[in-house]
Parts: sequence; structure tokens; C-alpha cells
Amino acid sequence: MLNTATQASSAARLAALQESSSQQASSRPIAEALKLIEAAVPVTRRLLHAGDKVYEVGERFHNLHIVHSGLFKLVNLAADGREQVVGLQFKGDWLGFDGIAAGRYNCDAIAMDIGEVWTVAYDALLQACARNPVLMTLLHGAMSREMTRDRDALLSICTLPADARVAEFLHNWARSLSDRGMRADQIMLRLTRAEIGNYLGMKLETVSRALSRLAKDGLIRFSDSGRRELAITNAQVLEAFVQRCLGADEAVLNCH
Amino acid sequence: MLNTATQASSAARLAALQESSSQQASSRPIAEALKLIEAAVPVTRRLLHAGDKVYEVGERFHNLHIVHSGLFKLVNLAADGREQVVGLQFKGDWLGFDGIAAGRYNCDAIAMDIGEVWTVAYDALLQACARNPVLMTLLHGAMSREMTRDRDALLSICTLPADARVAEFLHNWARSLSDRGMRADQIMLRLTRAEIGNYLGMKLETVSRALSRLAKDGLIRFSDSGRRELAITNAQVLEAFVQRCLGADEAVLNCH
DNA sequence: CGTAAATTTGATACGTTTCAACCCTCGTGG
DNA sequence: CCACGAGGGTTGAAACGTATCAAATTTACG
Repeated sequence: MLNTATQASSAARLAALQESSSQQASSRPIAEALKLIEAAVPVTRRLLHAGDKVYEVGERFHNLHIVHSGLFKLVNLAADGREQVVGLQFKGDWLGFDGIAAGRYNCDAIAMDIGEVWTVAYDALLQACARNPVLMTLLHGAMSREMTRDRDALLSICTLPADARVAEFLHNWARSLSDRGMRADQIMLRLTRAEIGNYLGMKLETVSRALSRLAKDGLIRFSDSGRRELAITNAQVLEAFVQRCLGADEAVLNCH
Repeated sequence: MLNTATQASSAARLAALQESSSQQASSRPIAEALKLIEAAVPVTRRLLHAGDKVYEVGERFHNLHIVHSGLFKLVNLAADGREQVVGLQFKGDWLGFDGIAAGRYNCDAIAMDIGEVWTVAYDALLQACARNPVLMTLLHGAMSREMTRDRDALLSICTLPADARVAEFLHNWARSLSDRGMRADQIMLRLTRAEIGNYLGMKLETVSRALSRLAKDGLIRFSDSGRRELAITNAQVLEAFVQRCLGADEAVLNCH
């Protein structure tokens, strides 16, 4: 509808899309990537506690950071004080790409939990990349993947109703865990409802209501130990729920 | 409010933010960047017409592209048919970063107008980068800038009401033009209201209403030659309008 | 020119936000 | 030990902004 161009075969394109999106795209195991970096360039390890900043907006950029454990949020700030969570970084994700262009970080990177980051000097990394193409591929892959993730998030925010956004958020979280070889059946949310809402473009009450509804419908189950921890009953059903929220309007494009 | 950590001086941080955001971040003139690339790596020129695709989702990734003239949109597609405009690329912007990670493009890149892109083989570019650090800096800067831009867009979408989003959209467009040395007092929108709305996370009618309101308030003026072209009366006033939409709630953070 | 697409505008419907009250947990200090 | 307060979470009712639906008008184009 948006593209006025004649397009070869939209059916075939969507079919290919489905395949590629269901297959896991993560190149090589994260552990290997970490090992490669460690071998190629000096690494400084840093342990952080919940609320600690890896870097903050305006700070001079010299280093990139790789999450080794824990969870970190990237917060974008407007001059007038508005703030937006623009990313959640798990093990193997990078922090600091936003600083390359202007020589200053453009976000706050904040630990949500006890976690460790590996810090590498950007200059040193570049030199290592020039010697070792594999490292370059790894770095670019990480940047590219982050762009893709950000854009998928934007798509969710702009095209899904609140309930579906929350459902997809949980589903993505679970996938992030399982991609990294962690148990994904039990999820410990390390964000408040306000933070989740900010990330998903809705208010905390809306998040709370959405979660309550998902629980009532049996798609998730809250842990005994509080409302911060929950289990995903069935990941497939959760995905299907997202589609049901859309009301089968765009599903027609799919069926043939 | 979101950050639980004790933070040094939020006032100072916001002050720094304002400076950095008002200053133009574009490293070196775009013309120079183009010249540098042309000298370092084989370039294939390609002329496209409105609706033509530079590449499409699922296509194998081999090349990056640089916009030499015209305007291109990046469209992200979901498996169920939802689509989202995730970027508008002007002269000097790159196309194709999304393809690096998975080896396949993840978006459609579509010309909105007659335009020319310079296509370079990614492999060749990497080799050239290994020889010439300046080229590497250029490439990474482009990637980093794109991330930052995407995140700023997300911030707008999630924190601004519709009218303010449209105002900021126009303001950004004007800045994109003037950054590139083009006249910014007269803007020729090359998108339909539906496309603008999709990009900004609202419906086409909402865009239309917002534009009408901006025109009625004298912030913009439609050209005689139709409602695709308009003039920004005063860029500063347009910026101020965005703040007024927020109702001075967050402005308090600003005043001292 | 005539037809399809794009745009504007109004009336209404809907989903999310806002405001408010209440509950729960947890850490602190009397 | 328990009272207390702060922060996080839930839930309801009403208000608000945007979407939806519909109709009329303008524009683009073969």
C-alpha cells in the first residue's frame, strides 16, 4: 500500500521474511565472540551494581563496552528532560556505539542489576580490526544487529496495541535469554512497570493492566515470589496472541 | 525518576546536552566524504525513480549504498504484513547497514523521487578501511549517527503528542536540508500523509490535521503549488512550539 | 478531460492516559 | 518488635487524544 512500485511477488517476499525471522540470526556463540575480543585487544573488566552508570550522556567517548553479565538499559535524554529507554542490553551486547559519531556518548547506560562489562579502547579495537578481519565482522555485525533490533522495536511500538506490545516484549526477553543459553521459562523482570512502559511507549498503569490480562488469560503466570518474576506458559501461544490482537486484518496478506 | 542511582548534577548534564544538541554534529562536509569514498573503492552509480527499490528485505547483502541525490525511505516489514517507515535518507546517508549482520537486507530501501545512489561492495570497502583509517572512521561515524537518529526518532514518537511530532518532523527535515547546504526555507514533502503518519506513528488524518493547525497558527505556510510543499516561517518558533505542546511540565527541569 | 489517488474536514468510537485509592513489601529506627 | 514511610504495584472511573468512518474537495496523471 505504501510502496507505489510494482513489486515482483509480495507473497514470496513475506514467506521469506517469515523464515528468516523465525530462524535465530545470532552469528556465532557469544562466548566465542568474547574470547576473540579478549585475545585481540586489552580488556578492562568492571563490576557494576544496580543504578551504576557505565557512561552517561555528554561524557567523552573513548571506549566501547561489552556486557559480560547482567542487564543494562540505554536511556536517551532530550534537552528538556524527557527520557526514553531505547535499548536493553544483555550478555554479549555492546554499549557505546552512540558515542562514535560525535566523540561523546549520546545516552546513559545504566546497570539494572549486578553485572560486569568488558571495556575496550576504541582506538585499540580499530587497530586490532585492521589486522584481523574476523574481529571487524564481529563489530559490524553487532552494530548492524543493534540497528535491526531498534527498528523492530519501533515497528512494534507504532503498529501494535498495548497488550500485544507487552506480550511481544516478554517474548523477546525470553528469546534473548534462550539465545544466550539461559533458562527462558522463568523471567525475572529487572525493570519497574514505569521503565517497561517507557520502553514500550505506554504508561505504567497500562503495563500493569496488560500483564494482569495476560495472566488472567493464562499466557503468563506470576511467580509466588512477587510480581517481578513470571513464567511464560507457552511461547508459541504468546506469539499467536500478538496476531490475534491485530484482528486478522493483516493476516489476509499472509494466507496465499 | 527512572534512574535510582545518585547522579552527580543533573542540571549540568542537561545544560551540556542542550549545547551538544544545538551544535551541528555532522563531522566533515558530505561532499568530502563522497570524494574520499570514490577515491578509495570502486563505485557503481545507479539512477532510480520514485518507487524503485535500491534493495529489498530478504535479498542477499553484498553492497552498501550512499545517497548521492534524492530521498529514500527505509521500510521495515513484519512477517504478518505490518510495515513501518524506519528511516528517511538524504544525500550522504548510507543504505544497507541492516544487512551486515545476517547477510541479508532487513528492510526495503525505496526511492521517493528521482535519485542517485553510489554502490560499493562491502568486502572492498572493508579492505579499503583496513588500509585507510579515515575511511573506517567515516563508516563507523555514519553507522553511529544513524543509531542516534533512530533513537531520537523513538524518543519523539514516545514522548510527544501528534502536533509536536509533526512540527519536529518538519524541523528535522529543514535541518537535514540546511546541513547539506540546500535551501531549507521551502520544503517539498516527497511523502504522502500516510507515509508521514506511518513514520511518525500516527494516522494520515492526524498528520493532515496537525499540518492544518500549524498553518492556521502561522508556523508554516503552504505553497501556492499544492499542499505537498510548504515554508517554515521561523524554525525557532517551530522548536518552541514543540515545548509548548509539553505544557511546561518538564520545562521546570530546565530552568536552573 | 476523466478517473483514481491524495487530502481535508467533521462526527463518532475507541484505547490509553490521568487521577485516585488502595494494597503489598521492605528497610529503618523508635 | 512493631510502627512507620517510601517505593512499587494493582485497579477503577473519568478525561483525553487519536483512530475510525464518512463525505466532500483537490490534485495527479494517462
